[in-house]
Formats: sequence, C-alpha cells, structure tokens
Amino acid sequence: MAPGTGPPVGVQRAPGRPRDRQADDAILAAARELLVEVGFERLTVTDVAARAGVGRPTVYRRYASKEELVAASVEALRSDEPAPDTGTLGGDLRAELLPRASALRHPLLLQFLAVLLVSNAQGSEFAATYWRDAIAQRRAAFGEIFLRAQARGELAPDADPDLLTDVVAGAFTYQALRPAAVETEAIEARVERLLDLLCALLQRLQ
Amino acid sequence: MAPGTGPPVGVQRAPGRPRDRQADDAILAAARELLVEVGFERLTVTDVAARAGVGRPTVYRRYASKEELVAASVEALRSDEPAPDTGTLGGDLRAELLPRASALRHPLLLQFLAVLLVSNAQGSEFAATYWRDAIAQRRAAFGEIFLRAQARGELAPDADPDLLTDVVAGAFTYQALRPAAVETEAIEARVERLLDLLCALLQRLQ
DNA sequence: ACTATACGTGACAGTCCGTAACGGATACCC
DNA sequence: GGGTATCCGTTACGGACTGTCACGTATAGT
Repeated sequence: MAPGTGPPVGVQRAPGRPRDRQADDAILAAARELLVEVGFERLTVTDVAARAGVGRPTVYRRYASKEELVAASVEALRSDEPAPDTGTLGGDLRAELLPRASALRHPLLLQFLAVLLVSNAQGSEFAATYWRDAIAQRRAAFGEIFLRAQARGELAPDADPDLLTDVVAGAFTYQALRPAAVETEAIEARVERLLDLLCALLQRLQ
Repeated sequence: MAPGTGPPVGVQRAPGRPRDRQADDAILAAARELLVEVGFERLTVTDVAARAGVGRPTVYRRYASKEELVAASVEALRSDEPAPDTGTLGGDLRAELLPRASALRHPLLLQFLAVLLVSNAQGSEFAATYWRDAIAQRRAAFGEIFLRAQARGELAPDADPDLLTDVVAGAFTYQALRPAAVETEAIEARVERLLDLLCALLQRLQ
C-alpha cells in the first residue's frame, strides 16, 4: 500500500538519490484521472506513466501492482475532499445527508468500490486494507451526522449510527448500479425522493 | 447477448450443422463456476473453454466478448433460483426479506454487480442491457414482498415499493463491501441486526 | 571520489483477447 | 448419394498489457 518500502520517517535518511516527490503526485493524479475516464479495467500502467511524464518502472518502484496504485490514488483523494462541515451543530438531517449522497456517487469512488467488491468476493488480501484505508474513515463521517442528529433530538438516541450508515450509504451507493448514461438526471431526482423517504423513516424512529 | 445471431425460432430451421446444446450448458456452467472461484478479472475465456471441454472459438461463436459471456451466465442462473414463494400471503415482512438478504450476497451476483458498476461508471453500452436482463426482474420480486406486506397492513399503503426496494436491497448489497474473508460469520450477524432495524423502520411508516 | 539510489529508455517473457485458417463432422435439401 | 451450410477442435497469429530486467545517466549523502 505505502510507496515502496515506506518513506524515511523522522530523522532517518535513506542513502542515494531520493524519490522525486513531484513524480509521486503526478502518478497519483494521472491514475485518478484515468480511473474516472476509462475505468479500472481499461486503465493501464503504461498510460498512467505516460500521462504523469514518467517511465513505467518509476510507477512500479512505488506500487507493486496496478491494484495498489489504484487504491493509493483513491486514498489520496480523501484528503482533497471538503471537510465534513464541522461547524456548528449543522442544519437538519436532510441538509447534512444531501452532499454525502452525491459524494457517494463520485465516479472515482464507484470505480474503487467495484475493485473492492471483486477483491472481496474472492478473499483477496487487499480487501481488508482497502476497507480500512478508504472506506472506514468515510463511514465515520457518516456516523457523526447521525450523532449530531441525535444531539439535536431528531433521532432516537439508542439507534446505532453504524447500522444507520449501512442503510443510508447502501441506498445511495445502490443507485450507481442503474444505467446512468441514459438517464443521469433522472437519478438525481430519484436520489431526492430517496432522501425524503429515508428522512421520513429515520425521524419516525423516536 | 443472445448466442450468435439467435436460435432458430419456431418452425424456421437454420441450415448446416446445429449448435451443440450440451456445449451451451457446459460453457455457461463453467463460466459461473470460474466467476465465483477467481472473479471476473481473472476469469479467462481459455479457462472457461477448457473446463467446458470446448475449444475457445466455440465460446466466441456464441458470445462476442468476455463481458457478454459473463452476463449470460448470470442471467441463466436466475432461472435456477428458487421461486419467490408465491404461495399464500406469506408470513411477516422479516421472514420474507431474510432469504432475499442472502440471495443478494451470492458471490456470483456480487461479481456481476462489480461488472455492472464498472461498465456503468464509464457509460458502457452493456450497462442498460445488464440492468434490464439481470437486475430488473430481481427487483420486481422485491417489490412484490412490499406489496404483500401492504396487503397485510404491515406497511403504509402509500409507500413506493420501488423506493423501498432501493433502501433494503442497497443495505444488504452494501454489506458485500466489507472484508468478508476475515469475518464471514460476523457479517451474518450484522445482516440479522440490519434486518431488525429495517423492519423497525418500515413498520413505523404507517 | 565513492556509494547508493532514482530516473528514462528499451527490451523481454508471459499472459490474455479476439480472429482466422484448416480439416473433419453433422445436419438439411435435392 | 451429392451438395451445401454450419458446426467443432486444433493451431496459429497480431495486438495489448503486466511486471521485470539491464543499461547508461542523474542526484543525493559520506
């Protein structure tokens, strides 16, 4: 997962020429762009290297496989995402869930979920790492939304935020299975209706 | 999607040697088995042909691509699934949802969902066909469960069964993203708790 | 200077996809 | 039976991708 054998931590300094940190970023950016453009399966390491202006061995020096490269590129994106609105106590539940609904249908995340689904179903070693590095933190942000709603009295205090996350995140993620190319705006409307239904369900749970 | 240019319908009879129907079944069975064993990406047409005891061109004579082969193998599985319990009015909602929860986490279906997710995110032409052939009918069975629950008075009659399907199917499908290899029995328990929560949510919607 | 590593280029073996060519087999029609 | 059209299995091919290696060169610390 980490580039190579890991960066030299703290005072310790590796001998020889250091890694080009500019290449690090270029590789991750190129991987993200191509993942969105052509998908995981048609993404090639050759193309990533070319777009990053880098030789292919330079990519493999950092990531042992195409899977690790993709996982790292998605994980790096998380720090670029907007902060989960940790201002006041926030508005109502619906207003807080809406931006998360669209974030869950981000093309990059969906491509990654597909990788996760596949490596999962066959018990790949990557599955657990993927979950821990890329999904768990996003789920935590979801759980805090429900905690805030409970603090505001919008939600029953004994409801498990983790299970609620499964329900809400599952419903939104599920929308990505629909043939989006044909009716991308119809799905937007459907998400709105879904959001209404979920809020009605949750707020009746008091 | 259909094998070759389609089978001769009705009285019409194609000239020349007919297709080996035994090979048809062997190919689909081999594809299903390998899809579960190694996943979509590591499934090769060469292996499918070998397991089916068939030459590789014999596979390509029926399906234009690996994607079509996989889609057909999943679609063929649907007819093997148990009938959706169209007996009396059924038991309660929870009892009807339970078998569907495990059906949604069938390894074969999950592999297929991953294919759908990928081809979807990049606007593949297959996406719409996949949805229509393999998903839409399963969703219909789900909708009927909610219709029966409404007939029994367990559910508000104005609730949209289609949206409810999104919520329930989404929650269960989402579980497949968890690292299953490590804790396969923990997920079983989680599905039980999730089922309890969903029933509590739905039945409060009156 | 010396060492150790990174870089780019180019090449390589191995695998897979999808297609084509061949000889033989099997159905229908005259 | 002869003719025709399609199937089958085998074998081979071009193209693409993966992951690795070797080479010469560049860049850091000692």
